[in-house]
Amino acid sequence: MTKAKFNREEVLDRAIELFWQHGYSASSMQQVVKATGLKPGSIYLAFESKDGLFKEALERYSQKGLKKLKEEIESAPTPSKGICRYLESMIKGTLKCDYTSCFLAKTSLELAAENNELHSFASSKLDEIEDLFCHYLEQDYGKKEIKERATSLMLHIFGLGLYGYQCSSPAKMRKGVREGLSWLPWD
Amino acid sequence: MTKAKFNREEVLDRAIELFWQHGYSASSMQQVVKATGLKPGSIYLAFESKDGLFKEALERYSQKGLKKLKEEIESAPTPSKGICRYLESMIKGTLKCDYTSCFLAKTSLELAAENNELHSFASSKLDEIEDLFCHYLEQDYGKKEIKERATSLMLHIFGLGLYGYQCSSPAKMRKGVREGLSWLPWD
DNA sequence: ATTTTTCTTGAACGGTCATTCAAAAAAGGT
DNA sequence: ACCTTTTTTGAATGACCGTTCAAGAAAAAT
Repeated sequence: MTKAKFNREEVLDRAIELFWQHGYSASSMQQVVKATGLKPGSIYLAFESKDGLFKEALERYSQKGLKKLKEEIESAPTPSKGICRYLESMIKGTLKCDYTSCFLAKTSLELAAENNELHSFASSKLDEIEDLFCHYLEQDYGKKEIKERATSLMLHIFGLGLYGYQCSSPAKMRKGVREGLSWLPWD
Repeated sequence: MTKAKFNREEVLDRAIELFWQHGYSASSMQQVVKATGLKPGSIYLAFESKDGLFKEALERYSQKGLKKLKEEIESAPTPSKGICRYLESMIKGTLKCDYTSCFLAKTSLELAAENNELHSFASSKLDEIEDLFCHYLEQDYGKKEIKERATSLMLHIFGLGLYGYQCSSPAKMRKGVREGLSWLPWD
């Protein structure tokens, strides 16, 4: 009674959840086995190693994340209003689960000293996000100011991820974010 | 030829370095043994457990950090100018070592899902820093605006810790920070 | 229907993890 | 000088780590 070939994306989503929550080092392959229902052999055949699985989880997370960001911005009246909405949903999101921050950012921080492929991969994906912000800001602001504003946006997003663990008051975070990003069209 | 009673503070400084660099999970007690030169038994007699050692390392780090912050601010012409200097030294510091961020912030993020004593300890110390900012800002700004500005400061400090791994250009970070904290008396 | 290939199984591998402990050495009290 | 307490030593503990693999089941090819 063997199971049919498993659903790769479902498995990756479980892995994302586990790795995001506990980080790379504190997540064991035995926890992966439990969380996915797969046996070790199957995992290793499909993903080669813990690093392989982790990298593919990062990949899927960043793809989904970038897609969501693009959709949110492009469905808004203007790019900058879309960014406001995106930030607002980040603030609201800190209440719901206990592993906010961005999976990419958390990984980048955890593995910074290791300086391996996983770290540089997470880093490069974060750079992509900043580039994307630059691209969208170009539509609403002058060319001279967008670079530092994109950097400022990234600082706030990183900060929010960390601060969200600290502070359980969305209202407080909202005020802090609007203080620093006062050039955005908040309503 | 046995060594005399070891220097507790020196040992803690080595532990801070190790834990800060690699995080809680990725630092093994065997690495602590190597880094400190002590034998397992001595460490366990003095600190009880890995958690005990980690907590005392956090404690020492936060004491030193708060002291440095206070000194920097109080030696400046005004508190807000002291904060500028502090931020500038953070920005410069990201170049020097590969484990910037704040040890407290990194720990808080890593152990957020565990929700144990170590996490809440790191969290409470971070809250202390925000309170300290409030206290100093009161001397330079109106009561109405200081709370969100202190929050904004924390967001930037957290953001800097993460962004420092990403970005190797202090000039870029400086611009981003000044964009978000434009109310500070930058020169 | 039979062979070949692909996937699943779960026990087992050597290594490293945090921690312990009896024995030896040093320090402190008298 | 002697005895008591404290500290150091380093090998050993069982548990868990990431990973492997021979055996068996399912799917695909013939």
